[in-house]
Amino acid sequence: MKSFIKVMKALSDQNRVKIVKMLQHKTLCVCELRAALEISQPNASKHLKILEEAGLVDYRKDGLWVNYHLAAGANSPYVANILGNLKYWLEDDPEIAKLVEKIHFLSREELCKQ
Amino acid sequence: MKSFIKVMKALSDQNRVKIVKMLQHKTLCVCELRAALEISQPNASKHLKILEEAGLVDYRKDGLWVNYHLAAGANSPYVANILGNLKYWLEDDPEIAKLVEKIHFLSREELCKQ
DNA sequence: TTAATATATTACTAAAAAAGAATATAGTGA
DNA sequence: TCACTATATTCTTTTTTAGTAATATATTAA
Repeated sequence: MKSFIKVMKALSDQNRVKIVKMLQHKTLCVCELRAALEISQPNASKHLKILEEAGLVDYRKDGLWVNYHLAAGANSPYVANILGNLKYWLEDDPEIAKLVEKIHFLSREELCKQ
Repeated sequence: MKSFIKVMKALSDQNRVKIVKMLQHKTLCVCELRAALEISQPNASKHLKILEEAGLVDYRKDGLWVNYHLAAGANSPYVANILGNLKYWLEDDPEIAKLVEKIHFLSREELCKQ
């Protein structure tokens, strides 16, 4: 039950749901997510950690950058199922639509000068 | 997004997940749920309200008793889907198995003398 | 109408989670 | 090695949520 609740908790926050929805479209680094959501860098890092610990996202390091992407959910039926459904869910949410629009114009080079 | 997060939040608590799993097997009144979970009556009522507001459960009054049952989820794709999956999820959780066992021996008449 | 009882609500306390500020870590290039 | 920078972590404050105690509501039966 613990791992199920971890997934539910991870998806109980607007910013984290938004992160998942953005990662459906594109692998993104912390500073891109931070910029899109207009939140602080530590805050973004913390949300990503919660998502990662729930098994919803994973990352790959590339030099200084850490690129986050959706997890496959291979070892959690909850994750696999819910990530699968989230491809269709919330597609018509205006806030999310706006964000998804936004990420296509983000340029890491411009954004990531803290 | 709000209604999605409401569902996630409602399922972010052990007692509420247990309630859902019990209601899969049987319609139950507040005092039966209270007794099975070994929590206070107001506490049980509050959890039920959160589940109800998320659209996960519904109730029917029968005299003094209020019988709770799983919702159909007709007006929420999240609810319909997750309740559907929860029929299979967490079936092998020992705590839940024990509770499900328990509810078949609960007798409302015995339990509901506060 | 009064007593009894199942449930709901309110007010309060305690615990958990989110956010911010400051600092640490780890790659990179000079 | 040293400065630079993207990210992570820690510490603290604020907000939210869970739990408890007391009380209110509503239904039934006498």
